[in-house]
Amino acid sequence: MNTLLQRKPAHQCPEGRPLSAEEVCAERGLQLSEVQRSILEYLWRRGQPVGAYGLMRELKGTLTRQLSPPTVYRALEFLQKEGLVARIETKNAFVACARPHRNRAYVYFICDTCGASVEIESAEIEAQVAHDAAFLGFRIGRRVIELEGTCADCLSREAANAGC
Amino acid sequence: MNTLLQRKPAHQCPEGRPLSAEEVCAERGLQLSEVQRSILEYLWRRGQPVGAYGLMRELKGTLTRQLSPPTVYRALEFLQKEGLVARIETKNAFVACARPHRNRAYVYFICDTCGASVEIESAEIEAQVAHDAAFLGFRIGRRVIELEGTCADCLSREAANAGC
DNA sequence: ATCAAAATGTTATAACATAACGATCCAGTC
DNA sequence: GACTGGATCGTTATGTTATAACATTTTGAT
Ligand SMILES: [Zn+2]
Ligand SMILES: [Zn+2]
Ligand SMILES: [Zn+2]
Ligand SMILES: [Zn+2]
Repeated sequence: MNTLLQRKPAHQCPEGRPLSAEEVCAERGLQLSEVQRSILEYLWRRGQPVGAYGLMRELKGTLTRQLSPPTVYRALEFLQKEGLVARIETKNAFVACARPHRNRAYVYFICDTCGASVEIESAEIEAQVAHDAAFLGFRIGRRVIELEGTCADCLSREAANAGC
Repeated sequence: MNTLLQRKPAHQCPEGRPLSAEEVCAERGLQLSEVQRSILEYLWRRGQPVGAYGLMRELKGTLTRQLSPPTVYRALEFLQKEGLVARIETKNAFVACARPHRNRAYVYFICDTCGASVEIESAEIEAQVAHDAAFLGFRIGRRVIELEGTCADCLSREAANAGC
């Protein structure tokens, strides 16, 4: 059996209850700005990768601020540093992390059909990557592991349609 | 011990001898155009990820053609389809594959310091990824596995400088 | 109140990528 | 040789993502 620490969509905590920004701040002695908080909460609600310009469009109305590109990227940079948001390289987009974390081998499964994204932490993959790196004498910094494909929901929907 | 099918920089074959475009074409019944061939050969010589606009700049002089962005991206698309070139998502760049291939779990180690890139094929990582995907009921399409860090050469250079 | 650090505003631009449509090249066939 | 279909390329324009540079405002501590 595998070490899947996170088996739910990335915007939910393990018990299935969405975290609030306030809870996270309390836990970590963190004070989010309005922009940072609204981006984080939007990504939690959304549950799938969203581009920086998509965030701008979505949040433009709901915010007193103007939300120019530099502002969005700065807030995202902060949230990434705190381990609250991850960048999905294959989509040039950003997703809320399943839980605050840092510098581990998180693996993202991203559905080509519905866009959903699931974050897992796989000790086995991490160990194997470390092993291969050691063989090469390579010191690993950031790990990007993204698997594109079709999620279970979309697969069963596919199967249902094919059966008709 | 690990299954590292490729232990040399990505622009060399395992025996350390760079392939020529002609050899690849002969092997695969493939006819490369001038643009396709010159891009592939440049990436072989270079041995590290290069962006599309970098390719344009580098090849502008050496070519009778104009080499506009669409032309470069079309050639890169072709080379990727043939498994001769891989896109490095973390760099928005392209690198010659260690060998022609398709749809396997290739892993890229990319040095933040010198930009060098090494492609390996790790059966263990592939198996583990497949295992985790099966657990989620996820059907995998493209796999993107990119590890950023410091290569062995740059590490020893670092150590040498620190020793002074 | 004063100050320093953090966050944001603003303008402009860099860097990456594709849409759309016409022209050309080239291998195989008549 | 002329024809033809498919691949490649030219060209123009535009879309998308990301950052540089510098001014200003907000925030929280002293
Ligand atoms: Zn298991
Ligand atoms: Zn799906
Ligand atoms: Zn070889
Ligand atoms: Zn290096």
